[in-house]
Amino acid sequence: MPAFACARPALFRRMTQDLDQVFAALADPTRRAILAMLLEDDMAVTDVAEPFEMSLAAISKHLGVLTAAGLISQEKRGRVKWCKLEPDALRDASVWMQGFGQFEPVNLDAFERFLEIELPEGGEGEMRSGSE
Amino acid sequence: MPAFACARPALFRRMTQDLDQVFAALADPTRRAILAMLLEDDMAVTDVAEPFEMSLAAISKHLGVLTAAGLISQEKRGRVKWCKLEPDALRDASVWMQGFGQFEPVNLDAFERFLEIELPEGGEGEMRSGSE
DNA sequence: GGGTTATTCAACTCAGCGGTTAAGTTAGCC
DNA sequence: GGCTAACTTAACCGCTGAGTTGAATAACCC
Repeated sequence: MPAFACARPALFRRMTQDLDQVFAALADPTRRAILAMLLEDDMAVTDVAEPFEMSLAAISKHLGVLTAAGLISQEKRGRVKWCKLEPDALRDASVWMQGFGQFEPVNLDAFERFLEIELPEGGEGEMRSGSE
Repeated sequence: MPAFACARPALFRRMTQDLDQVFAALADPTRRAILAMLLEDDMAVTDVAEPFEMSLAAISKHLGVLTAAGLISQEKRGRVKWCKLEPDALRDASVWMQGFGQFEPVNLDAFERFLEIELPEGGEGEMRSGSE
């Protein structure tokens, strides 16, 4: 099976670059919150931006990063651009991580708790992405 | 179960900060390569640095980032500092990611192929961490 | 066409990261 | 004690990234 690896180094370079992008995208709490929001439903850019304290332009950039990483897709219908979660990109990263240990089967309770803090409406009032 | 979340916001803030650190640490290909090396065995700092093209000080910094993220631990014995993989930190991040989709069961073949490219000895000659 | 809504682009600031080299510290060895 | 080996720290540099504001584009509405 390593024949695949040896025969196509360019492909692997691309894959590691993809991992760079995916992990870098996930490293920002604002972007993780956006992903969590999109888990519930597709959203327009303005609606994504609404709960955050930062400018629309900033959110637009974040969405660009997420799109470049393949974590979401954006489709323009009329003047509204709809954002949609693309979990496939997470799969490669997940496979990479799973290789480091046989973690217990998906613990969705723990995930729910993450959403509790990272989803905008879960907090009190406005969303602040960074530390305080 | 959201009682846990509501009752202890500080804890959750800490958890999201941890996620920041873990994902940011994973976003660098040099650091991912180091983790892959440590998967095989514990190593001294100098030995970790050996296959890379960069200075020892740079590797030392990378190890600091990995330690801060909880992905490795470092124990000094004599004048040698041993680095050890700590897969626990990956678990939280993995749980978070798994929430976004029920990915197929751990595909270790795919992980092997990543190691094929990311492990230093897998390539030809010296290791280069960045893009070329 | 004119105004408004949705979104991006451009130019800028500021902080942090990844790398360097050089010097400092600590532990083993003769 | 003195040399060397194993790291870390400090000071610096260049780049990228997250945020801002203000202008530009594009589509809908009257």
